[in-house]
Order: sequence, then C-alpha cells, then structure tokens
Amino acid sequence: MSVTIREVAREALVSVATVSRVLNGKGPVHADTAKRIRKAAKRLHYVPHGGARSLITRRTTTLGVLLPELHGEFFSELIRGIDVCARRKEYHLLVSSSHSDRAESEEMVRAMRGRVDGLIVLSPDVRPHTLKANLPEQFPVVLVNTAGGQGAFDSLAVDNFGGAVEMVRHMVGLGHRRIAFLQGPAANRDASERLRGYRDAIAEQGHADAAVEIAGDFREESGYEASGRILSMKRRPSAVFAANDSMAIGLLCGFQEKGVRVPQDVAIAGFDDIPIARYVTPPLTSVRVPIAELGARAAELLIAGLEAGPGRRRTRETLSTRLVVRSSCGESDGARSRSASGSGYG
Amino acid sequence: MSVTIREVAREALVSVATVSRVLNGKGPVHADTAKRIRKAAKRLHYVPHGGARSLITRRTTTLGVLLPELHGEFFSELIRGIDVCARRKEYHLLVSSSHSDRAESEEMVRAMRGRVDGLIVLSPDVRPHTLKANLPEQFPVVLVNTAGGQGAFDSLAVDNFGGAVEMVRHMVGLGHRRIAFLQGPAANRDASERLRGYRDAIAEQGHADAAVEIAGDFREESGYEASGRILSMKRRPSAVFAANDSMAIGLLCGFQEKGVRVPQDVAIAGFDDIPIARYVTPPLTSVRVPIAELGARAAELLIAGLEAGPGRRRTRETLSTRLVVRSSCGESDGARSRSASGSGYG
DNA sequence: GACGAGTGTGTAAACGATTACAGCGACACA
DNA sequence: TGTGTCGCTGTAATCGTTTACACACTCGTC
Repeated sequence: MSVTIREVAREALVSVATVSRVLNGKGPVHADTAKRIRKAAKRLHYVPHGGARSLITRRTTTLGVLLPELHGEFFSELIRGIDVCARRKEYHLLVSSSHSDRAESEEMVRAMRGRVDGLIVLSPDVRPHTLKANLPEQFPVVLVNTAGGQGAFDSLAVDNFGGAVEMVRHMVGLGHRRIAFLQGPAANRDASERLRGYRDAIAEQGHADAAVEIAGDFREESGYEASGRILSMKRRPSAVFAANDSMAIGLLCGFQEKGVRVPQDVAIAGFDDIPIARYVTPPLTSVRVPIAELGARAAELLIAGLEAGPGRRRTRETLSTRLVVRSSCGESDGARSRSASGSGYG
Repeated sequence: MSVTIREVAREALVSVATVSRVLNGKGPVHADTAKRIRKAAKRLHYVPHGGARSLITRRTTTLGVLLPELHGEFFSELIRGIDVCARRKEYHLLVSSSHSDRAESEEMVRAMRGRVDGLIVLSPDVRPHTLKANLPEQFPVVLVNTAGGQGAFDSLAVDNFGGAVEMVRHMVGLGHRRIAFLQGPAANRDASERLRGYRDAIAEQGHADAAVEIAGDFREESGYEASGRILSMKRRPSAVFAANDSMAIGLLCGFQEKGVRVPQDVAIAGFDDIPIARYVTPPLTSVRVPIAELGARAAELLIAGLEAGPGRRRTRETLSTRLVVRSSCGESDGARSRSASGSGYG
C-alpha cells in the first residue's frame, strides 16, 4: 500500500542505507547517486514512516499541547503562537483540548506520552504531582499559567500582578481616589494575582480607605450584579477595575441600564483586552495579555529543553502585559482609529 | 530511559506476548496473570510506544487537521468540535494551522502523511489535485468548505445558499420590498453561495427590481464604505443584507455616524453570527453557522471512512444554518435574554 | 608498489510493539 | 490408554527506519 524506503532503494538501484543518507543529508554520497535517489523518491511519492523513524531515533518531532476548556480568541491565538514557532523548528503539534475534569486531563497526559517529545500544559486541573507520576523522568514539560510549577518543570506566566498595578496607577493618574476592584474566582491564579496587584498599587497610594473589594467570578453576569451592589454603597467608588473584561462588560451593561453614565459618572476598566472590548460603548480600557506570544514562548522553551537534553536548569518566565487606554476611564487620546474607538455604535 | 513492554513482561514474569494480549484485551489470558500484568504496567508507568505500535498495526490513531489562517471563534469552535468527536473515538489530533500560501499548505500535507490515518482539510489553498498527488491512493480525506472536492474525497459544507434564502424571506416577511445585498469577495465560495441564495430568494418574490447588489470584500471597512454608497442612491433600499457580520457591523457603524437609525430607517442583517453580533447596538440579526458541528461531523465522516476501509463511497454533506433574529431588522420577539439583546449597551 | 586516507556504498543489527504459530497441560470421551 | 479439544502461554517473525561497521575503490605519498 504505502511506499517504503526499500522500494525507493530498488528504484534507484542502491541500498536502503544510501537512500536514508541522502534523505537525511548525512554521510558522503555521490552527487549523481543522490540525484537519482531524490528523483525516485519523488516519483514514488515516498514519505518516511514517522513511527518507524521515531522508533529508532527516539524522537517524534512532535509537541503535545494540553488545554482546558478554552474559548474564542484566547484559544486560537495561543495555538497560533505555538504553531508558528513549532513549524519554524519543524515540530508537529498534537493537540488535546477542552478537558473539563481532572481525570480526563490525566488520561490525556498518559495518552500523549509515547507520541510526543515534550508537553505544553495549560490545564490548571493537571497537578505537577500527577505529571511527574505519569511521565518518565526528565520528560520535558512547560507549564503555562499554572500555579506552583516551580520545581521540576519550566514554567511561563503572564504578569497579572504588574498589569493590575499599572492599571491602578493609570486610574490614580486620572484623578480617581476611590477605586473598587471586582474580583475573579478565588481559586483562579490569574484572578488572585490581579487582586494582589490591585492591593499593592492601592497601598502604594497611601490612603488605605481607597480599597473596595467586590466579589465576582469572571462571568459577565457577576459583573452585571455587581453594578447594583456598587450603586447601593454609601460611598461610591469613582472607578471600578474588573478582574477581567467579561465582568467589566457586565458592569457597563448594568450601569447603563440604571442610567449611570460611563465614564462621566463612574470609570470602568477590565483585564485581558478581549476583541469585544473595543466594540462596546464606550470602548473599554483594559490590560492586554500577549496570548500569541505566550504560546510562541512556550513552544520555544519546550524545544530548547528538548534539544539541550536532560539535566537542564528549569526556567520560570513572566510575560509582561500592556495597558490599552480607550475611553471607558475618561481618557481621550485623540488618535484612536474608527474601529478601535467604536465611536459609531452608540 | 523509557519503560518498554519487555520490562513489564519481566516484572510480571510472563512473555511480552501475554503483556500485549492483556493490554489490548485480545486472546484468552488467565485472570490472575492479567491482574499481575496490569499491576506491573501501572507500577512501572508503562505506556506503549506509539511509533512501534503504528509500525506493526499500520495505524496511527491520529487525525490530521489542516487549517488556513483562521481567527477567533471559528478556529476554536471548529477544533473543539473535531476534538470532542475524535476523543470519543480515541483518536488523536495533529493540527497544523495558519497556512498563508499554497506551497506551505502542500508542504504540510506531505509532512503529515506518514503520521496520520486521515486528513481533515479546510485550506482552500490546497487543491484536490495536489492532495491526490501527494497522498497515497485511497488515503481518507474530508474536505470542509472547499470548492470542487466532489471527486475522490468526502466533503462537507455549510448551507450558505439556504441560509441566505431564509434571511431574505425573513426580511420580506417583515415587509421589506427593496433589499440590497452587500457582497463578499468574488473568489470566495461562501460569498458566492450566499449571493446565489440572495438572488434566488429575490427572484422568488417576483419583482426583479428589488435586487440591489453592492460590492464588498468581507472586511468591516468595506461595510463602512458601503453605507455612504447606499445613502447616495436615488432609490434607497429599506434593508441591507450583508454577506457577513463584519461588513454588517461596518455598515451599522457608518449609518449611525450619518444619523441614519437602524432598524427604523434601514434594516440590517449579517451572516455567521459571530459573538460580537449580539453585543452591537442594535443587536444584529444574522445566520448562525454551526461551526462546532461542522468540525464534529468532519471528524465523524473521516473516522467512518477509516474504519470502513477503502472502496467506500464518497459522500457530500451540507450542514444547515439557522436564522438568528435580533433587533437590527426591526423584529422584536420579546423573549430575548439580557445579554442576547444587549439592551444595556447603547 | 605498499600504504594510509579519504570517498562512496552495502550489510545487518537495532528500536518496541503485535500476532501467527506452536507447544503444553488438563480434561472429556471412546 | 489413546485422541481430540480447549485454555493459556511462549517463540519468533514482522513492520520501516537509522546507523555502526565493514568493505571496495581511488588517490597521493613515501
């Protein structure tokens, strides 16, 4: 059925060893022979059998990517980043997404082992401990946005802390003194880091009473509900910093329904800079997370680890975020494009 | 380094054959022996080497997915659909995305062959002809949303035609008699099918002068520009049906900037039902494309083809779309949810 | 003209799994 | 007791590569 190296060898009147040498560019081969072999391989549409090759070379040139239930832009941007980098270095990508529970994720770890050279893991469900238990010693893994992976694995995270600090400083710079923070789920690491950044930056300002923390869970609905709670406060904050954009949008929606103007009556900011952020009215000031870069860097780290072999030092990197100023905090920079400002949607 | 079946056999005091039989559930093995083997395998964290296995079984239990430069929700939904189905049937996914040019796509076809049992191809760049040239005879392929793949491969498409017809009928039902169509790029198959549906549905109505076709290219900007051209027409249409949501949003933006009210002065509808569609003001009436279902069905078809073996009949399927009525056409159904109606964003 | 140093090529042994085939008890039946 | 059947297990061939090793040949060079 499938054409093998043996048939190419027969066609080119040489041994399989010579064919292999030509196709892998190793060892000295006469130019004429090489040309003959290449021609034969092309004519027969020969492609080496990956399994056989990986059996002997002990490499699959494939990276495994383990993802949680992820949606929209985050998912696609991340994969894009990983893919671009992997392809440049001639690696393939074995992807497994949308794991809802821990058992499933762990099952996938096992299924992937034996088919990939290394793993990029995003699922917060997968504990480093079980990774170690299910993988061979020294198996290269890059943990992305996962808590507590400092030990045996490389890890990569987004500077949620720094982004939050920057946002608070920006708000303070606009004159806000009482800035509320709409929290994410307590168990979520991104959320807790953002909260930590908020607290630090507020403390930095000196007036302790500036801090107002409101419960939320990252979903749009919780932002919507928070709007009511905020309006019923005795001392209303002049600005609300939501731990993510979805909640910020819910909040915006809630305020506007109640006739509260944004940003005139209250300023709002989010985190993530999801695509919709620029389309709402007013366009949302947010913190941009470099998703594609996160993916690309993860792939880079993994491949570097693969090629360096075992006994390598583990690294822990943090990617910085970028403040994206739109008009939901009252800032007007005058140079925004039509589609970015969304000026026509009101 | 990595533990092999031989070590499991030694540990369990049996031969490799027996280990293999137990782990694959074939052939009669004494219950005690089986238990001992399973225990040993678990203790050693044994996982079979995929390459070795695929060498002898001639299967990789992996599906290849070839994608063009794809963004956001479309990409993630599609992969999710494919992934869910593939995992249920115990297949893995080798993904290769964002191919910009034809040469690159074709290179990937070759790179994947030899590592996968079948291919799901979305890239319109990849011509069926080159697929045939670069793949073995009878290699299972499912073509998604690709023109002219009727011949040697299974193929799957979205019912762009039917969706467009349905939308026009909906508009007519709302009383519109002069309905303009904002076209997509001429070379794009989705676009041309939508145009065809529009024309058919308009013709169905009897008054030929109802048809007004305006050039566009699927990008938001082209929708924005079209708004000007429409307003300068002698006989303005009472409704505009854009070939995709991005253009519809550009159009909406353009109209509102010029003080034209939607839907009171002019109705607007789009196609695709992208997530932003429900967030603009007014929320956009659109045609929902079942992306995840498209992916899942593609995987299903491919796996069915794999398991049926060669000599199977090729199928050509079409997935139907669904009209999503929001308020940009003036329809009010009264039962819409807060977030779906977006009532708070104006 | 014998001898190393390259070149260019072939032979055959891995790699880790699956599986056809054979062997070995135990047991039933004639 | 011989014989066939059935259940369980082992031996060894096989899949398609890569690569260590060996071999043959051609050159200078002493």
